[in-house]
Amino acid sequence: MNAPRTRIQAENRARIAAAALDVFSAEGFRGATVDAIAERAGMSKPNLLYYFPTKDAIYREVLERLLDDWLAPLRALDEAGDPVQEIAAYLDRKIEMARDFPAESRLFANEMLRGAPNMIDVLEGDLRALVREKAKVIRAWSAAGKIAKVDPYHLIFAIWATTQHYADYDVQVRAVLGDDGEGRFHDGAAFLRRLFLDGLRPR
Amino acid sequence: MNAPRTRIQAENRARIAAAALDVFSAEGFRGATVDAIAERAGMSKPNLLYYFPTKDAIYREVLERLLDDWLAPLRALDEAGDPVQEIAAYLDRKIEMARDFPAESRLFANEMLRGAPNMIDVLEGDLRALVREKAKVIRAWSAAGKIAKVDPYHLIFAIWATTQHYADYDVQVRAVLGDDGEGRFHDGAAFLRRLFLDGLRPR
Amino acid sequence: MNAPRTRIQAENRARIAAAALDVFSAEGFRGATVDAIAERAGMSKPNLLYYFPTKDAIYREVLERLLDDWLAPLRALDEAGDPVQEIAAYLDRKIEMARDFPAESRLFANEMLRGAPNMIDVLEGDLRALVREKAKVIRAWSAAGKIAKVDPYHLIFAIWATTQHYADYDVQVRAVLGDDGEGRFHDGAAFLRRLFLDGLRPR
Amino acid sequence: MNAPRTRIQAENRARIAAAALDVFSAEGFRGATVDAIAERAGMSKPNLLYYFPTKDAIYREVLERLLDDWLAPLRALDEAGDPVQEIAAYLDRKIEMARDFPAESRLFANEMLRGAPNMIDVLEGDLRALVREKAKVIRAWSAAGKIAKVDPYHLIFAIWATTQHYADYDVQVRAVLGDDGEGRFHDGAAFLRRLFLDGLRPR
DNA sequence: TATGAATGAGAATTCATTCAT
DNA sequence: GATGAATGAATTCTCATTCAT
Repeated sequence: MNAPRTRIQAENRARIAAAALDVFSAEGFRGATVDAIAERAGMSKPNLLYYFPTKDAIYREVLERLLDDWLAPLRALDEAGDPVQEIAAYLDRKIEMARDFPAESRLFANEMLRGAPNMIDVLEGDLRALVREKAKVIRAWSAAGKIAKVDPYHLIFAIWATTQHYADYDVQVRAVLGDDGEGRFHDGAAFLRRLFLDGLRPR
Repeated sequence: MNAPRTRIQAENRARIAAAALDVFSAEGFRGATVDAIAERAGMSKPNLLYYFPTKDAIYREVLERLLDDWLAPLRALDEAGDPVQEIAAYLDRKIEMARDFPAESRLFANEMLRGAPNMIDVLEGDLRALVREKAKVIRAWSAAGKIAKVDPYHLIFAIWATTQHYADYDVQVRAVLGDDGEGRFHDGAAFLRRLFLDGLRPR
Repeated sequence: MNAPRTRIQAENRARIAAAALDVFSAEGFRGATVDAIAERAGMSKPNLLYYFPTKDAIYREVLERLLDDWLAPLRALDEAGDPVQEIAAYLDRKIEMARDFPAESRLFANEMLRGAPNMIDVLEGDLRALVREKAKVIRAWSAAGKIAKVDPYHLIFAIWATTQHYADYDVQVRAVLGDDGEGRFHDGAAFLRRLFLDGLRPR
Repeated sequence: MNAPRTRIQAENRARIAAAALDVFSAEGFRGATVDAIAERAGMSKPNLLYYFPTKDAIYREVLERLLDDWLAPLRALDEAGDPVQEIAAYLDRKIEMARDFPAESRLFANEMLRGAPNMIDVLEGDLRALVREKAKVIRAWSAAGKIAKVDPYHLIFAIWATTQHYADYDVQVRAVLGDDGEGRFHDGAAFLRRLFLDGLRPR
């Protein structure tokens, strides 16, 4: 059933994946129950297991669906663009994702915290290759004097960390700020642009 | 038994808390089993439950023990110090914690991802108050022209995010860099100092 | 549907019964799954259940188809023949069945081990009558001095037991002999002829 | 827990094994449920699983306990004894076991029918070696003219088959004979002694 | 006839917690 | 304090059977 044959199959698999994303990201892998996923997907548990043979298979499907969208912002970093603009745009896109797709971010964080048992191959494969490629771009920008000479790997980590924080630590952010509607994303984005471009030292 | 009467009680409670920290941070709350904690603590399950009545109680104890150390670096931010030095030092202390106490960081991250069911009071109470106090300090530094005029809350979030990333996303960091001994902490610290103080735009 | 109306029905019922025989005899009634039978029969599970309403019905059909062939060798025991020849021939036919239709033998054995819930009527009816009839034949042979005076019932049991052993305990026979191609059936037949006719005591 | 430490453990493991023997031999491995075993053992299912981690482990324990007793009659076949007496005695012991321990025999038969997934090693190891040793004894008896020259392996198979038949096919034996109290074991033993020693051909 | 989809009733484990000593 | 023994409440997964087309 890896390749859904019918429309109903495709739809139900998508419904299950969406439900599972919510449940897994909120409860972690072990905390999530097939029951909870089935209920949220609006189907019976055996029917859900008709589409995916095990809880683990559901989890892997969710990760797989996640991956492309997850890496899209980094892929979009364009060597030909203006470096400062590009980095600002990358920050913006990542903040938007934290705001619009927090479950995805939290699921990913959960997987990382557990040591990435289901993603280690991707991390050491595609992700590593992609980061290496983009690091080269950043290094070229540095060499051309378009941006400061900084370690491109740790720059990418910092962008990931600061933006995903607004999804992963949302509860803390809201507690510290006092609930503020959605202003935190806008303010965070503005701050990050400022931080990454100019730093704190007065010029 | 909240106030341990004997030395042996205090010791055993500490041993349990240490074991529980490891297990909870690696597996999440639901993924952790009392059995696993007991084994790691080197005692029988019923004996462990003699010291803490429930799994939940163990978890709360671990969080409680965590808290003081966890907030110490921010508490140490000294209004009287040189702002640039203070921020650099804060970054350094947090990176050191990520290196030396990654389990603590991951446990905290797990709790945040779940929506902080056991810490929400602290977040909205002590933590919020502490951040507000330090935000005032930062704002004063800005006003005095010692550092740029930035949103102090989001600055603190950025420091937390970037430093804790080296603990919480350790597996990803190592996968992307290729295993590198412990160099990543040193390089990360250097990068972050640079980023936070000067930003990327060439001067 | 007990009397299949069309050729396709008859064919499919036969295909199902053949597949079910294999599966039931290898796994036992409870160990067999409708899924496994359907797969081996090359049809979908609902389609299979269109031909037989329940798993139980399939099982009973298999037993029924089995029965005639199963009793044929005993039926063939001919009062008019030479007693020694007849018994030797019966042994041979049964050994041939063990070699050529081991699944049938094992299915039957399985049913006996469970207490024959689906065959008890046949056992106490047709089988008992048939055995009684043949016992009379044997007794007549004994009375005529053509064979020794032995209990005819237990003689029949012994013939069944020794011959079916080569099907039911095939794995043990092969393990003890070391795999030997098909020689075991030939050697077994020769031995049994010798045993039943002359016994072990030297003459 | 492979080596029971306490008396209670030893007792409960024995109780479970006894209950499991009954259930497995009546229902087969798949047909047996842990629930049924637990109930028959007079304990709760989780408690049973405290002593044996899985259904499979219970099954293997039962087989292991079975084995020694199961092979004892063959082991007792004494080269130094009178061959005819020895074989007669072996038949008697095996018939007694069929009468007194039918569950053991049926469990063994079930395992054989499934292809001996859990005993194949024993069959090809200890059992094969034991049979080879006893085959040598029998061959020596033949060579000395004490018994007829027959294939000793198939002789042993025949002894197993005929005697175990009274346990494994008990339901059929009783159906054919009409229920007869326990006479069938006595009559069967007498018949088998006669058959194996003298055969059917009149002298 | 045939099959994709759906489900209720199990069945094997797991696990936090309690009991008894 | 400490531990072997026991258990109720899940939780994952299986499977015979039914539904809808």
